[in-house]
Amino acid sequence: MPDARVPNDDEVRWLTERAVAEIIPRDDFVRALKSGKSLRLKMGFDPSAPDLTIGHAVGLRKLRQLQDFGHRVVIIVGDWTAQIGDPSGQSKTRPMLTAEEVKANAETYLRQFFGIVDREMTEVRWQTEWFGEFGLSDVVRLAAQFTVAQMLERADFADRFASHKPVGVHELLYPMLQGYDSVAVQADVEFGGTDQKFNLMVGRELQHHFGQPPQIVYTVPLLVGTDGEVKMSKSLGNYVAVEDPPHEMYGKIMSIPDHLIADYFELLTDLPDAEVAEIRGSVDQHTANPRDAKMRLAREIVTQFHSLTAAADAEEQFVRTFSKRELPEDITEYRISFARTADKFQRPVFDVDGVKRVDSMSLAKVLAEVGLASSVSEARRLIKSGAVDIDGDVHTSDDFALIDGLVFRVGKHKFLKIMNADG
RNA sequence: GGCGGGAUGGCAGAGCGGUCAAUUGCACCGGGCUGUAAACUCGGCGCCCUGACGGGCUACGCAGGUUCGAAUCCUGCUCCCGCCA
Repeated sequence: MPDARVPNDDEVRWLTERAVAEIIPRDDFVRALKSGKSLRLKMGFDPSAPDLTIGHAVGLRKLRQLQDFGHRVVIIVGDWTAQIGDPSGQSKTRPMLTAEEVKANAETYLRQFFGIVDREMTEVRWQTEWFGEFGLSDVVRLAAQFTVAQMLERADFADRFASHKPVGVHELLYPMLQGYDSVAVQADVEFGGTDQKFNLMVGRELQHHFGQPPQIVYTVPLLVGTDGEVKMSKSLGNYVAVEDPPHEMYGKIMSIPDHLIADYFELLTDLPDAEVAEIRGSVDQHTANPRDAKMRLAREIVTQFHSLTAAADAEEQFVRTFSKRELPEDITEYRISFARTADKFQRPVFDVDGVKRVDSMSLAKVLAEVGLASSVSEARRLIKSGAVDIDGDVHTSDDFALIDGLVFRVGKHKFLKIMNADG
């Protein structure tokens, strides 16, 4: 068993308090850190929703910090539990994934995962390794370790049960399977968000049953999404993906409500506790413009997931586009064949001083065509409400001329430069 | 196995024979004000045709039926929930 570096008191505090919700039992964890033994840090994921958000990053950053001390991460690909779907979400039935989809999803996940976690210090394991061998008797024996009452201790099950929403019997299996993973990989510590506490505790219980020392449960706070209301999640659309491009990441951070600023600093950056407290105070007491703290936060986060230059660039674009209301520097170009489009709408293409143009076009149809509106009806509404801007002028009629190099702006965020794809 | 209740737009939840593309709230989109914050305010929120007025199509679990006309009534089916066994 390789050794780990023993943290000093400050480091222990950092590892056990900053961005940590709960460590059960805490004393055991501190003792383990001080033992100098390299710990096996388990974390699992379902290969069903491959976009990692900065919400996931809270826990991953913790894993990374511990790796830097010489501890090893064991990441488990939940190819079996994915078939059940973690019941902690809504009771949506998940589509069964094919083996190929699972593999592709897992790869996508791991690529993002290793953007934060050190690959060299990580062991990747698939549930198939042990559940592939499982027979019905194994399942029965596993299930026999628990009672229905125990399972109903889980808040989610209890709530659904109480409010007469269906709870599938197979869903009760989810925590047990996840718990068994801990037995299979002999985990010393398991990581998860606070919503995982129940599942992680099940692992403890099972390990005990199988004669292993029970794992330490390490939970991190759930990051609230950009809406400031609920847990960040992809399905709710209130997320920032770790792979979001710099300017998008920057913009999304700028859109979070003020009361989240300090939390984000605390959970997603290494800014010292004292400074985080200072920011929290200044926001609460309105002693400084929260916008500035937020810009700093956005810069920090983009730097972390991209680079310092990307962050500076994103900030510049942000100020230009939103504070000054100018056009951003890099506008996505949309190449469209003028000849074909003109033909489709039965209009002639003119050539004025070498610039192609098609007159008397329906703006709504073109907006729908290039994807700036989801339908022609939607485009009509946008035009009528003054949301469409062409080359800097609000355009409220449907009639317009399609000209090579036009820049559309729809609402505040959507920009598109039209380029003629012919020739 | 028996009895009862229910399935409506992203969610919640009205509607119970025409005036329903469907009240309302939330969410969402756009305008204004801003710090792409909050609050506020105004407008929108199935698809298609139309400059507009207006028109057409598709929708209220699924399949049939009654009716001039159905989200609303009837029959069968599927699924969910509760109580009892």
